[in-house]
Amino acid sequence: MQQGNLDQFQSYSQFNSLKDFNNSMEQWLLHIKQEKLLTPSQVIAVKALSKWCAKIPGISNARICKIVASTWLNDKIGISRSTFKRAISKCVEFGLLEVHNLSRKNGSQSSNLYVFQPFTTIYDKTKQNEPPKQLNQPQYYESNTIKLNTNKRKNNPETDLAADFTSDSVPKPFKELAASFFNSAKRIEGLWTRVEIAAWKYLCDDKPQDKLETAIVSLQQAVRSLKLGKIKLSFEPYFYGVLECKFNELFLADLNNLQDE
DNA sequence: GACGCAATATGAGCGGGTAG
DNA sequence: CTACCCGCTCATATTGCGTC
Repeated sequence: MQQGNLDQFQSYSQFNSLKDFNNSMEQWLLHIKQEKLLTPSQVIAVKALSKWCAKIPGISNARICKIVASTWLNDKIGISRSTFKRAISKCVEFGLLEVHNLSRKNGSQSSNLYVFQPFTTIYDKTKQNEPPKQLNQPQYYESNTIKLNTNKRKNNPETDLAADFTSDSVPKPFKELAASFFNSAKRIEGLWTRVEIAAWKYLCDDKPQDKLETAIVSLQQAVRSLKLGKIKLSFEPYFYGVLECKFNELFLADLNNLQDE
């Protein structure tokens, strides 16, 4: 494949829109965090690369040095080229990315073309009947009927514990509130993981009290929307959207406070 | 808690190639 | 010649784990 204008790679995009791509990335990051697929530095690499995919969703042919340099400018936590390359290799292994080597007109190697894959692709490839964490698979709710306590895996109770068995890593106030709506330890832990990702994204990870309060308010708001029938697809992405909004407000407020000082 | 060891992650630097 | 791209290797730093 030859180097050229980015527009010529439009057909490689697996996403309909930037929003679609961003949603997929959130789910990939969640999956990566849960399965510990990448180190913190490697996550920075993936996030840095994803920022170079704005023109065509999920497609980037940015040069490695530019991407690496951006991690020092924007995130203040820079990574090296070697780390970036190792991160990309891992991502190719578990299916997040496809990499195509681009060549110049004379055949010599040029930069790479990075093609992000939708989150569900990995499960299609492994032909699993029931993916363990198919997060962006729409979970349709019957209109105005909240089936929050439905146990879909009655045949395997050992893998689907009740809310009482939620891990201690989930703060008690959040666990108790979530348990009144979701009788599933796995689901509550999944919700809290989303809180951690959103908090991390908006630099609120080191403020446990703010994180907890924001999580509780967001959960209340999302459940309210669910009961009012505003959520047509799945609850988790909606909850994450509320979290992002709340943490963003908090982040902007902190920013204003810093400017005032 | 302190220590030692092994595994893993990381960054720097090298060489091969082309463009200007 | 300089600047830039890539892949690759290797020394060092960090992390995890077992033992005392």
